[in-house]
Amino acid sequence: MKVVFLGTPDFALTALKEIAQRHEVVCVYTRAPQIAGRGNKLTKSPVHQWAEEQGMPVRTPKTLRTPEALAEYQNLKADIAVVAAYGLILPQGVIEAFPKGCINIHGSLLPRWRGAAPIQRAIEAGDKKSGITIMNIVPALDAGAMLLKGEVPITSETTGETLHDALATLGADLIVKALDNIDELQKKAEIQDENLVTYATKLDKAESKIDFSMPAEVLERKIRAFNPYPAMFFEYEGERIKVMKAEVIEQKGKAGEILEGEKALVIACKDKALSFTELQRAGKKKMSIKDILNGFKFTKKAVD
RNA sequence: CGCGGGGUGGAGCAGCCCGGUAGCUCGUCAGGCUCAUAACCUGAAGGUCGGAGGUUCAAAUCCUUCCCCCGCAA
Repeated sequence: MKVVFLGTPDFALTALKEIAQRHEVVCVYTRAPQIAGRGNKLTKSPVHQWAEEQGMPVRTPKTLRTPEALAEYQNLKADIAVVAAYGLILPQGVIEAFPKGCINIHGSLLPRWRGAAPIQRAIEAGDKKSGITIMNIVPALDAGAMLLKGEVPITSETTGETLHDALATLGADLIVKALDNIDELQKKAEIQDENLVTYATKLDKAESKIDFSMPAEVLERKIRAFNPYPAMFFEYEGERIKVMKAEVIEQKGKAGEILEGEKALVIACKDKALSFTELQRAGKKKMSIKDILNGFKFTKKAVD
């Protein structure tokens, strides 16, 4: 089939690579290069970079709402469009441009977790499973009929990173299956049950500062969910320390109090306490608590 | 030229401002002790101090330049 692919980050790239092996990708749409990173350099998206290396045509319109952009799009004469974390709202004209429609790879088991950060929110909420839903794009946010689903378990070891990677792989797998059986799947597309809808609001930096007055279990889930990005952190002596991994332990103290800072790092939360096992100090790499404590002790009584 | 931290035996750090025979915590190896421990004792191996120039009697330490890693902001 002739496929138009619209996507931006690594999550989308994993799918694009798989699709490109079996179908003709006639054009790739991705977010325009952004000023990003240290040095504020203009940076192309992962999808952009790879597609260009493969010699695929790449387009980076700032919007698809202009008549010119829309016309260019519709002139592609593809069979179907695949969207994966593209980052732009698609107008009706784009959704309906091709005969076999416009389908999306979403990182949750819809209708649970519609929205921007389904992967992290599922872990944060303590869900026991997550997954991928392949669905039709409709104007309303992630509300289209569902074509295909796949599940991935969430364990006590699952982090934002591991789940992201697992879902990216599963998404690539399912989108290929969906393309293979698109006509059949469309016939039995399943409408989402509006009663079960939840929304995964986008990640906000403000929520990544650890509030030790919250229960330890909640914080532990947030830490896993936000690892590696945006990463939960606390401040010690004015220094920002990211927390990549922690364990809940049965110790009590005043919220934010450092119960142990030399042989381990244990900080009291609302009820129990967190024992931190992997941290990243500002300017340093991620390190196990053991490595950090070899050259640095937490001698203060509390975090800032 | 967005702001900033850092590259020192296998790991994490100190030393650098005020040049002068490389230190701490841990790991490793050998031996000892113990019912046992994130335990202890004894000994050992292991470093061109990121690279290249320069200043100096002497550079991890001062100067120039290059490479690499990371935090913030976007």
